[in-house]
Amino acid sequence: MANTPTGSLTDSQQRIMDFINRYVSMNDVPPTIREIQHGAGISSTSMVSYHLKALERANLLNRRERSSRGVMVRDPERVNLRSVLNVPVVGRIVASEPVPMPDADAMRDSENSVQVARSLVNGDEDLYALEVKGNSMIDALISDGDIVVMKRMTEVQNGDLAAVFLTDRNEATLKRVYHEGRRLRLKPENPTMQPFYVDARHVQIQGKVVCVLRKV
Amino acid sequence: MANTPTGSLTDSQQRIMDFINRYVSMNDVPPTIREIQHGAGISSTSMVSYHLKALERANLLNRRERSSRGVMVRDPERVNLRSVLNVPVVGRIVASEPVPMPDADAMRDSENSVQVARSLVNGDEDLYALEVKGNSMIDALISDGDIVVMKRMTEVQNGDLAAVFLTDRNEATLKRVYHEGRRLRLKPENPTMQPFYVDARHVQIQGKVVCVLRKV
DNA sequence: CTTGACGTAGAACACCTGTTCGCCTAATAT
DNA sequence: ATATTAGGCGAACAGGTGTTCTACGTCAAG
Repeated sequence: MANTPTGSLTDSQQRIMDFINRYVSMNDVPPTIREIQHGAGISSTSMVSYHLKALERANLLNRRERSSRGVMVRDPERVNLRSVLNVPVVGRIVASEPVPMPDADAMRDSENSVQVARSLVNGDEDLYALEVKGNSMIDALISDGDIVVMKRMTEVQNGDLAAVFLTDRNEATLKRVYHEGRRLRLKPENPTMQPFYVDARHVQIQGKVVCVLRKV
Repeated sequence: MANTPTGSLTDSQQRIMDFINRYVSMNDVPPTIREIQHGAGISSTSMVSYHLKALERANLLNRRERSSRGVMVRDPERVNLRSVLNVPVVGRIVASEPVPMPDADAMRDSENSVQVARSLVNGDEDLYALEVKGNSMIDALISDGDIVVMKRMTEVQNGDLAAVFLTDRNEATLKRVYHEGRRLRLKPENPTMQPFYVDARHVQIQGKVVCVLRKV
């Protein structure tokens, strides 16, 4: 066998990884299959494809299928360095409807997204955004056109500002949530308004508000 | 002519640049010609090629000829830096005081600044930010702790949301401003509240609100 | 009007590119 | 000994991809 395992990588796989890293650092774009073939000294494109699949299984690479230059080294540090997050706007908040949740399609849609400075959303990753329509969120100090950046979660801690859907009223709102036994206290952001109480069974937590953006 | 020059870029060229930047920030690789075509709403690949040549001449792009995904924004570092603006937080809004204006010292101070995605503040450059203390801005739908990003200016257009200082009351607030003869109509952002009128001589416009950020 | 520079549009071309298929070799397991 | 698995190879295919060519339209200057 011609393999010299490094970790669990064969010799060819190691050469491919090295070449991709070298290529990316020189060219800022990933190489094509045939560039890998020649650069890493692989005999055929099918062999490159073969090794790439193995490296993908080993979680060392990400690939965009059927896309040129679709191989990317998995480099979480680099992603972390990125200063701007693209947050998909997956829908709208309307008081009489549940808050939309992100799905795969919406995530892929590059048209509707807001860019948020990473420093605004400390480390949170899986975010989505909602556009507020109308003035039904006025007691959350949120007006028509505002963008609410949310983190998907079904449970929140005391004092979190969350999107809650009140099943008995068929209404979604943004409130600060406090657990009080079997009830929840929902407190409007507007301090001039009074909190009210609901049975925990009639409430669905749909996400936590991470930040609010208002373009003027 | 369908062009609306922005700087020295035509409308199409601007859309292409925006799309490429968006695409790169989301996908880590540059788009193909046809992805640009559809993403930027260009009618044909030849048109994309045509515009790309122009953008290359304008030194905004680098291209690898005859190579897939061979278009790269010039000086990625700079573009990367520019995707986030550092806006200095120069002070606080307190209803009983004039809104602070940025000075050289404050601008140098890198400690107190917020990062704002450039796409949030379309092109504006000389911005400063204020932190809202207390709930005096409740009628502007702004609560304690919010960050208001401002653009310094002394005159605003009808409907702009501006920081105004009422000299006769010795009070600063954020209101939408409408010129009505010698008076100004000041309209709270909260639609449930009534506008009121002041003599233009008793008002100092201190800046225009560009966006509002609320970390939760 | 003519001309020339610019912008637009569609199609075609030639090459690039990821993928797959069939066949091979060698080592290991049954 | 046979089957199985992993690694390897070349060729071909289908669609992606950058490029170029032709034709058309607009507008301002000569």
